[in-house]
Amino acid sequence: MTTDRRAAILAAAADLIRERGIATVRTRDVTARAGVGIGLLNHYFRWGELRAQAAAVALSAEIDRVVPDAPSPERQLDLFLQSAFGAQADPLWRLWIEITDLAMTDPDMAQAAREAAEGIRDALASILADGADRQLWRCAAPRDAALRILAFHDGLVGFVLTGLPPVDRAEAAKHLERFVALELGLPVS
Amino acid sequence: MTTDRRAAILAAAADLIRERGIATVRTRDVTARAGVGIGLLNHYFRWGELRAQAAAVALSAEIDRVVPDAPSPERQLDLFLQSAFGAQADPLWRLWIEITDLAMTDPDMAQAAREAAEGIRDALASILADGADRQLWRCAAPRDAALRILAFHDGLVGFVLTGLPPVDRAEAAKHLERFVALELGLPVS
DNA sequence: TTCCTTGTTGAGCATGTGCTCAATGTATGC
DNA sequence: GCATACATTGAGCACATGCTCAACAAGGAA
Repeated sequence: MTTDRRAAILAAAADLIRERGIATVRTRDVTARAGVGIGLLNHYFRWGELRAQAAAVALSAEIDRVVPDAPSPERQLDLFLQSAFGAQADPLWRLWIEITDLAMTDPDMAQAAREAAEGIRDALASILADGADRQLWRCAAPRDAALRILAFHDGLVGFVLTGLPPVDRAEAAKHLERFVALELGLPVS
Repeated sequence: MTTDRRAAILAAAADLIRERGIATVRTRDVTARAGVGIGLLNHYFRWGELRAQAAAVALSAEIDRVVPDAPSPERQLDLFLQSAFGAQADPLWRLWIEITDLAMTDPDMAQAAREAAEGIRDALASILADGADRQLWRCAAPRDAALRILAFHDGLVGFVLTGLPPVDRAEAAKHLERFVALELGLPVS
């Protein structure tokens, strides 16, 4: 019983964050969703810690939803490029922007974000290394290349989501494809 | 007299935002700094509007401080690349991140940010076009190139400032230099 | 049954913050 | 000097929100 309600609170917080982002979710919203009293949330958590944990859960769920596993590195890279600027990926990147922003002042959030950031970078680096091994492309320093690709993507995604400056999704996708092609020594269209 | 106090309030808000960022500045902080009563701020402004205007003023001041004018496009590009990841530019980019983040939900901030974003892009595009005219480098589509360079820079700056993932400033600067060299058909070091 | 432990509740507290509005000050025209 | 209009003040309001704590419930041991 004891872990039931605790887990329910964490799950409710993660659900709400996926639906509405982090900023607008209150403790009362979470307890209402979880069907428990206000006091129980504060019995099991401090709000800052719960929020950070729930954001990590929500982010992980969004990543799973947007970037499903694929058999080959080629296919994985394709999936990444295709989903990079699709509207269905917006919640993921909005959440990521919110998390990194909060991480600048919130140590709990910073901790939760650090693992996710390393995970994403490692995942892409591993795809790049894998493809290089199989001679699908060239990539001497996969971790550096992954960092550059993610930086370029993050910058463009910020532009697309904020409209500062306004950038078309298709245009952004083409910029990224070209960037990746140059990184990997693939023919540029 | 009337515009004196109004301007003093706006200036005080901009100063505080430059010192402490947007999120922690309160109406009471601003009136205390400006040496006026709380009521006067609300007489002249709504807080949301004042905050957006003050953020725009602060951003403009930061840009002037970090990226001074230079005579030639070569020199201007050099200055941009040198200051791109220097610690002295941190307040500028922190402010920019905060502004774009708020712009996602705050229409006033979005308006203020739009002009700044266009201005920055135009400024860089103009440098790129200028240099291409003088045969210093090649750049067929200056506005597109400026967008890509700024996107890559924004992404890297986010990594450097948040540490998600952790990136060395010098490393980031090298990544950007190399990218710009590729964009402009300059020899890569 | 009685008692104790553990889980649970939610009214209320403490704090923070944008904004109001009646009161007061100050300048200007007559 | 007087009156009118405008500038200015700040105590206090209205609301939001994380968290406390006295009270209650439920299950098991004696």
